[in-house]
Parts: sequence; C-alpha cells; structure tokens
Amino acid sequence: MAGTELSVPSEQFTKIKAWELMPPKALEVVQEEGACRGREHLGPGNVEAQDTYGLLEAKMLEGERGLVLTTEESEKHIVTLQTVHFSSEDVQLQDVGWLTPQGREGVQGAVRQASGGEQSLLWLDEGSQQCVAISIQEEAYTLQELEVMQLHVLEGSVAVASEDTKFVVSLAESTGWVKLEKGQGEDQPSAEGGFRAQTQEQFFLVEAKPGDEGSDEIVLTISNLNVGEQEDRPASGQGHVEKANSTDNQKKAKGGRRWPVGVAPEVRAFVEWTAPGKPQEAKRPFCCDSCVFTSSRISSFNRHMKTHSTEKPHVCHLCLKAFRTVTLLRNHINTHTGTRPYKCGDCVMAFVTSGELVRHRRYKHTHEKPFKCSICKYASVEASKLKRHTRSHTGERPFQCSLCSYASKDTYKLKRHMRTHSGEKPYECHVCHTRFTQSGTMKIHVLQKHSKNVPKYQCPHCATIIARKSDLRVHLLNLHTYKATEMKCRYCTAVFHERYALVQHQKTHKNEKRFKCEYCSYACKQERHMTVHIRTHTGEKPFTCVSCNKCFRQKQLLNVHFRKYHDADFIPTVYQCPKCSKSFSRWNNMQRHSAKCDAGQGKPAASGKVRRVKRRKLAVLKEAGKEDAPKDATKEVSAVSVKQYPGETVPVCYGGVAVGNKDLDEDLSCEMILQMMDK
DNA sequence: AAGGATTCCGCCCTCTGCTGGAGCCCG
DNA sequence: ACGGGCTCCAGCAGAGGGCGGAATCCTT
Repeated sequence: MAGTELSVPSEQFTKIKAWELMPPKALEVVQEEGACRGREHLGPGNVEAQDTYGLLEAKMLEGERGLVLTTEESEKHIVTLQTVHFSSEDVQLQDVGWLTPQGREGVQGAVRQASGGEQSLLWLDEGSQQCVAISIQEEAYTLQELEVMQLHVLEGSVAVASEDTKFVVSLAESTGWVKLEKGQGEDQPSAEGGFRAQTQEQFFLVEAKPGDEGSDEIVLTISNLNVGEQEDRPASGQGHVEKANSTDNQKKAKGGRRWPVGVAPEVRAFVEWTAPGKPQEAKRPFCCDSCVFTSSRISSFNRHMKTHSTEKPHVCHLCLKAFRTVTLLRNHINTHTGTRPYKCGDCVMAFVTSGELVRHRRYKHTHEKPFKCSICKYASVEASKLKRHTRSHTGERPFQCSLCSYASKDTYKLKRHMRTHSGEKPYECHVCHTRFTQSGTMKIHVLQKHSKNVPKYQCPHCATIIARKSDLRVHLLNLHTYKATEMKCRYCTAVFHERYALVQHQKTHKNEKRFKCEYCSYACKQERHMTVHIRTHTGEKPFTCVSCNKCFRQKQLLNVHFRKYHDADFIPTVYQCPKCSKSFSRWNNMQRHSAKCDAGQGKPAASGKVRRVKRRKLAVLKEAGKEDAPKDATKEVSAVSVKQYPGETVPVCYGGVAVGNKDLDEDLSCEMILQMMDK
C-alpha cells in the first residue's frame, strides 16, 4: 500500500506523483496512478560517501514518474519521494553542522549533527529541479545507516525558491519532527511561494496515508506541529537526548526509543510509525504515546490526544460532572432527565443514542447478526462478541490471575474468579441472608429453598424426581446408563447391565424373610436378627459386663446395662410437652403428643401406633411373669437415656441406644424389654 | 467543526455444566 | 455401627446476551 511505503525506508524507493502543497500548515501530496511502483534498496555499500549528492541525483533521475506539487496557488511540481541509505563512511555528512552544499550544481542541502551522533539530512534543490530530502535517524537503525527520504521536484518550479531563500526540511535529531526553516539571513518569502519563510523555526509533521481505495494514491500531509512548550523544544542543531523517564523506559523495553524532553506525542507517533521493523499492516502514522491508539489521520489523532487531556470544559449543571464534549454532556444529562429520544417501535425500550437502538433491535427483534464465526455457526450482533467467541476456538486466555495459574478469556471471568481468592460473597439471600459468590448460585438457592412451586426434574426412566438438572444428569449416568460389565443380584443369580434395573430387582427380595431358623419356624429379613435369634437356642451370650460379669446376647443390651447400673454420670433425658408438661423419654413421642395436646382438655389419646406398641410390650411382660411391672412400660423402659436429635427425623431409642430411625423393630424391642425387666 | 453513526470496551447478567462435600438412606 | 450409594447443595467456570457509555468514524 502506498501509505506504508514511507514506513519502510530501508528497503525501498518510493515515488509520489502529486503533491498538493498547503503551506504553512499542511502539504498534501496526492499520488496519481501507479505512483509507488519503483523500489530498490540501496544499502550502505552502494552509496559512495564521496558523492552522496550524485547518488541522490541518480536516484532522482531514475524515477520514471514524478510528483505533481501544487502550491496554494495551484502551482504544480513533479517531485519524487525516495529512500536511500547512507553509510557511516559518509563522514563528510557528519560533524558539519548545517551544511549547505552550494555550488553543487544548484543543489542545496544540509546535514545536521545531533548531540548523540545522530544525523538528519536535508536537501533542497533550487535549480530547475527542486529536491528536498528528509532524513530520519532512528535508533533502531544501525549507526552505519542513515535513512533519507528525498522529496524531489522533477518538474515545474517553486515560486519562492530563489538564490536567497533556503528552506530546510529536516527532522530534528531523533525526534522525527520536520523543521522548515528559512535559511540564514534570508528574506521573507514570496507571498506566492509554497513555503513561507519565517525567521523562527517551524516544525512540521509529515503524514502519509493511502488515498482512496483503488486509486493507488498516497496522500502526504505536512502539518504544523503543536510541539508543546516552545522552550522545551530542542533547538535546531542542538538536539539532545535526555535521560529517559519511566514512560520512555517502558517504550525502550518494548523496543522503543528514547525521546528528548519536549517532543510532542504527535512527533513521537510519527517517528514510531516510520520505524523500520514494524509490520507494514500495523503501521499507522500516529501512535499515541499514552495508549495503544493509532490513527492514519492527524485530525483523528489530535482529537484522540484530547482524550488524554484532563480538560473537561462541559459541566453538567445537575451533578457537576464534567465532560470533554458537548455530545457527551448531552448524553449524560439525558441520563438525569431520563430522556431517551430513540424509541423502539416494537417494544417499550428507548435509548439515548440511535446506535443503542439499532443494536437493541438486532438483539431483540431483527436478530440480525452480521459477525459470523469462520469456524462454527456462531454469529453475533457485535464484533466484540465474535472476538470473545473466537477465544473459545483458539484457547487464548489473555487475562491472567495474579495469584494463581488461572487465566480467563475475558475480564469479567477473571474478576469473578478473583472472588475465590478474596472470599468476597457479594450476593445475599434476602430470606436467610446466606451469602454467595455468584448471583446464579444465590438464585438457585432462593428457588430451591425459599420458593413455592419449585421446578423439579422427573427422570424419564423411573419415578425419581430431582431438584436440579445437573443432578438428574448424574442420576441418569449412574442408574440408567448401560454398563458393559454384568452386575449380579446379591440374592440370586440374576445379572443386569443397568444399575437401576438391578436395584429394582433386588428390592423384590426385600420383603422376603430369607433368613430362616434351623431350630424353629422363626424367619427374618436381616441376617443380624437371625444371629441374635440363634443365640436364644444356643444360649450364647458373648457380651460380658466388665463390672459385674453379667453376660448379654447383644452389645446394645450390655451398653444399656452398663449405663444404668455402672455409670454414675448417666442422666436420663426427659422431654416435656410444652403445653401440659407431660414427660416423655423420646422426642418424637413428645412431638406427637404435643401436636394433639390441648392443655385445657386433658391428656390426649395415644396414637394407634403407640397403643399397639404398648399392648405388645405389656403382653410380653405378662408372658414373662412380670405383671407387676409398671403400667406405663414404655415410659419405664425407655426413660433411661435418649439421644437428642434436633432435626426433623428422630431416631427411635431404647435405653439410650439408637436402634433405628424409622419404625420400631418389634422383634428387638421385645427382647430388649425382657432383658431390661430382668435387671 | 458539529453532530450523527458506528465501533469498541466494559460491565453485568443468565444459563449451563461440572465438581466435591454433606447428609440421608439403606443394606 | 458402618460403608456405599444417592440426592442435595454450594462453589466455580464456560459461554453468550444485553446494554451503557466512551471513543472514533464519517457526513454535512
């Protein structure tokens, strides 16, 4: 691209056909068709130190095409822009201060020696052919090379050019800014001249950009520079390189360069743009020194630079917040007033700007998604979303956690992740005040814990209902997924490949009293019960009290015995009905009583289940010849010790030993009653 | 230069899925 | 009493939608 030709001076020979000169502020060079064809590289070895001008002249003559230079008065001149190299052997170009090679066949030029040994070279041809060479001394270059851009007028004339007037276009040392300067002791320029001579130095910025697409044009703009404070400018010929400040050091670290004090950002931007080694596609002439902004237009660049300015002249009269532009202020005030002039025709939404409305309509109504992923079918309304999506393909994770190895694909996820380090839980349940790290987690919590009509997930293969979809997935995986390996029933020879089928099958064995006594007709469902039962036949009592040597068939009964008779600290727990103060040894019995208890109406009737248990126990007592036992056998027996369970599910205890947490096992309870009555 | 249009960035949100600990149930 | 299996639950991260607002582009 033509615009980038300037940016790679070391390897090319660039010609610009049309140059529209707009002094003193701007010069625009417009390249006509095919202007950037010729290229060649002239390395240091190709340049004879003794005949630098000869080289330039040769290159100049070599150009098949020229440039049309147009002054403000529409005068046109053909110029060339070319890049040549000078080697360090060009000793005559160094240490000569301002050199005016007068007498070299009408060519005037100057070589500048910077304090750091850097050079700027400029040429001004005032003969029939006018040549202006601009040198750019880059630190990135080896000092053995000096880049020179030559602007050469091939045809026409510059009205202001005269023997008495020398215009010097140079780059101040290592800054890249261009100085147009009237020659020593010269007169004021002609009013008709393209260059307006001045007694003071003027600094210009050369801006090159491609022309209209397809026209193969290049536009070169030379603009007045606003180079900060005048006193901060390095004087011409006295350029110096200050010790780099921190910002400069950062740039240096990134391969940048050191800058003299007072060099304006625009200047730096220009020189950075022209630096060799920079990818061509990345070369935009104006690079902000404070951020990553680049622009091909100085107008945009200047406007951008205002964003780094703290100047905000437009103040909101409602909140005193200041803004840089009127538009920003107006939009801001709209947020106060609620003014949203752009209303959606398809819904009630309204927006401050038209762009917001367009975007909204794409999201909600038209579903137009112009940004399409080249890898998958994803498409998005916004480019930034596509960019974010693309990271899911590339795996790029630009946002690295500073405390662990986690890296995120976007800033929000990193921010969210950081809560795992900080412990921050910004979301609080409004009901129970439990806090959560993510809003979604809290939402699920509220839904499952505090909401009615909680959605449940029905397993399609069984009756299981699960609160969360993710858990249903686990359920399906564990119970309804085909397994290659056979799963055998623990009670028979049946085999299954699905765990749910196995479980269901095994349940068919559940009510079978599979354990049958070999001495009597007793049968039971659990092997442990049969073990205990068998001891009634064998007389085996394997559990012996260490204090009194009394033996028991069951460990639990030994424990009850020990607590009751040998544990001085043992205090039976009693539960009282809060309404009538009736005492219960079991929490669940008390609860059951309390639910029906009306303290003013006397003792509630025992439930059917309680009655059945009592009858059974009293029958056992009677059979055992214990008819003098207390009438309230249940209370007497169990009011020894009760484990306290504050939850809803209450274990059933006998003598302080939990024997189950569901229905009474009557086999056990009767035996226990008998055992305890024996004591 | 002004102002509208467009682009870009950042933030917040939802939905989703995976994971592991806790507690319950059951054998 | 114990262990295994299951569900509940919170934590955490991936992906994407939607919008506010600032910056930049472009037209007049």
